[in-house]
Amino acid sequence: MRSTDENTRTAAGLAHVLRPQVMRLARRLRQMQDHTLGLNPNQLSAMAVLLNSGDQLIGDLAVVEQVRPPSMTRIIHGLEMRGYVARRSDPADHRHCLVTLTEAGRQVLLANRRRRDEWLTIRIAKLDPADRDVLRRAVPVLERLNQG
Amino acid sequence: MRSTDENTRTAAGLAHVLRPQVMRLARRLRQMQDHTLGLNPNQLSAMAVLLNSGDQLIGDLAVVEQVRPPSMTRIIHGLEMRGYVARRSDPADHRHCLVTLTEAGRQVLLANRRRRDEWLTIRIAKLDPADRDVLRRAVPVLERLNQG
DNA sequence: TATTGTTATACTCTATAACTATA
DNA sequence: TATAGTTATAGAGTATAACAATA
Repeated sequence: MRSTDENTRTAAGLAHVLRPQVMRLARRLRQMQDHTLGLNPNQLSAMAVLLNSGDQLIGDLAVVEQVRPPSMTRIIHGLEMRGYVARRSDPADHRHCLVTLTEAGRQVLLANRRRRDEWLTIRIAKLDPADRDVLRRAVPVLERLNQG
Repeated sequence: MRSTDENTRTAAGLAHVLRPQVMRLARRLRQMQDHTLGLNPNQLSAMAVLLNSGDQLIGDLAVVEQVRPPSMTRIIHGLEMRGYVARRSDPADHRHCLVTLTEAGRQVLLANRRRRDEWLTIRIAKLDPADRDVLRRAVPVLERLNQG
């Protein structure tokens, strides 16, 4: 049996054909987020955490982003220089360094998301209505897949 | 309107909710491919091109992988040291350097894919049959989305 | 004494420019 | 003279180890 004829009745067969399509779409979406401004992927990703989950400690950001604390110090320093984040010492514990997304940072991030959404919107608009309906129902399934 | 209440009847609304789910799933699939052996993402990606499209010139690999020729020289050199690719001069034009995936390289790549498929298989198996059916029908739609 | 974050230093990976060889 | 690939060198970016500040 050729891989393109994979039996998608089984979870394994479905995984095998779903994975490359998801990876490929994600790769193309990722390609356009980078190089937008002088921001690298890690900086954009750290900003996304701040937007989604609110203010964070340097150490917590490092854990979430899977980098070491010194690297996160550098990432945040670059964002601070551009005015996209602000830092303040935690009044309750001055060892902690709280990082906040500024309004300018929020705007940059939202503009970036809009750009990627627009690219995907154009492609989705070219699909048949039936195909769009399939994607529409796939969203909550992917959500459950990501949570599980 | 809150973003979670996005109107998915429109292509834009659908793009907005589909994108983060695709990105998130891809990120988790990517996380496990790296650090598998001593291979970095670019090396694995170059090997995948060789597996999918057959022997390639250094220059063509550089174009496809969007790196500069000197970088591809390095990437291929690392793979050659491990015995995962072989190089030979093109008999018709000795300036060209043809790169071939070895059997060992092919095995490493297939094992890597299996590993990622297994991770996804476990998650898919936990879904309801109805959810799996939605995903099954989403695969060809994603395929069309990637082609368009 | 333990913890948070920073600085110092080394390593990895990439790109540009200069070079070798082939055509 | 032009082209494919390599070597030399510099520039980002990360990690480990050592350090400063705070608890």
